[in-house]
Amino acid sequence: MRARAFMLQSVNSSTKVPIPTLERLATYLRYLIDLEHSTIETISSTDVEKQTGINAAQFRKDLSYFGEFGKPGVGYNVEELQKRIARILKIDQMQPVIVIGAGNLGSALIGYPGLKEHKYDIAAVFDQDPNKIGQTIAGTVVLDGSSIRTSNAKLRARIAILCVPASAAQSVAEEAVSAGIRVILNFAPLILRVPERIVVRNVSFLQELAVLSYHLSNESTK
Amino acid sequence: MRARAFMLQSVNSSTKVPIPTLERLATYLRYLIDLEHSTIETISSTDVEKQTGINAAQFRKDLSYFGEFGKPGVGYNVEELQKRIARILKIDQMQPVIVIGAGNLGSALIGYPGLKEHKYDIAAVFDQDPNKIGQTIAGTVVLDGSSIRTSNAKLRARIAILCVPASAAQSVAEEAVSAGIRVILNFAPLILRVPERIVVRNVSFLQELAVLSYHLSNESTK
DNA sequence: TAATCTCTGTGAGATATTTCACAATATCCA
DNA sequence: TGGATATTGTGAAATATCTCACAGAGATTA
Repeated sequence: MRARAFMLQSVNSSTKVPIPTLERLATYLRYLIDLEHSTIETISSTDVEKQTGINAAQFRKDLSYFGEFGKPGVGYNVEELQKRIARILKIDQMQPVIVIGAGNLGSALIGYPGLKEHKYDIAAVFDQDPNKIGQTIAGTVVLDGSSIRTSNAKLRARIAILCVPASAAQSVAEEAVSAGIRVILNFAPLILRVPERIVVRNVSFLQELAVLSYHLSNESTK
Repeated sequence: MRARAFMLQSVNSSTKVPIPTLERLATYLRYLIDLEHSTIETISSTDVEKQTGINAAQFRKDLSYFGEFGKPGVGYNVEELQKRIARILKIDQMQPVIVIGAGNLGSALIGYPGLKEHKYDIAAVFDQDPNKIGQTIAGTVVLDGSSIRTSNAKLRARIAILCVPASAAQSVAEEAVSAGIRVILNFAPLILRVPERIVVRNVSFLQELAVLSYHLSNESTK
């Protein structure tokens, strides 16, 4: 083990971090946030495994992409670990996020308390529907969808959550990009065409259901 | 290429199908369903790549786990391919699904039209809240959460979508399992402890946001 | 101090997944 | 018919990810 050295937050970017590692980082963070309400100050990688189901070696390996976090023979300090993971994920301070589309899904997301716990701040919600504009959803006023650019000039959000129908998604995404959005969480079931520098992640319940549904087939003749 | 042989729907289960393959199957299926509204009868793996962003060889390999689907030099028949993928995913006929938790998220899912298009039928919605029980959400009446077992004796759903808060999720999951549920789509941010035969998939927006948020960090000092 | 125990960080090996590249098959057209 | 073109299905190579297993660091006890 290398001697603890003065180390910058993010490791040299030549070491590529696997996406699954980033996903698990969010899981660890959530676990650590839940732990804040307890008196536990130190945890081991085995504790993490017990609570999250993620292999202890995997946990240690995941952290190793970003430096050294624990003390051999002791474990990890809950508070420090939480802070450092939050910093890696850029959510050590409130991060503004805009939600586009105030339908069922958009509204559900806005009301999800986990977002605030993970320091994502719903800075604005946009919709085209004149009936929705001006209404308040979970404490956030719905703004005119055509004002994304002007609104975000002030808000400076770099993350957008796209909850519009597939038919509208592409043009809305372009609008968002021109408004300074850098990364998009897309719930619409289509591939967004965006400039290369923009990062998109797609969420699809249907994919998840398909995997489950497939597993049923193996036992359906029981 | 092997001679086209008489082949059963599902390949010998010793050949393990990768999870990512199953996820992509859902993507292909959605694309094919969208294509139904067009006059296109035949597609090639390159067409699929253009529309879904998934590598053509990947598409062919994915299908190869389940037999042979196309004609060399020609491509794939849209209708046939759609039917066969649907059969693989066990959604060639309406599949009953129960939703547990009629909060924002549960309601949003119930109203999502993609579910019906993929032949998932919301057979029932359950909630504990007396104010919600008896109400109708997107055409489905909310039933008493304590009646899952008796209700599902008739409905015979094997898929459950869990949209309850983390604190309630474990006990609700157990109830669902005892009601005959075999696979669970879990939106609560915790690891469900269920019998080994039960398949669970977790959906986490926070994980997705974390990945995006991380990518921001690399350009934040711009 | 020394022996024992716990637990980290990580190289190396094991698995899993993706991509390549090409033989084989089908169609078209001269 | 035969040559040109399109496109599949799939071993094999290339990547990516996960897990093992162990040296070494820190704590504890005598």
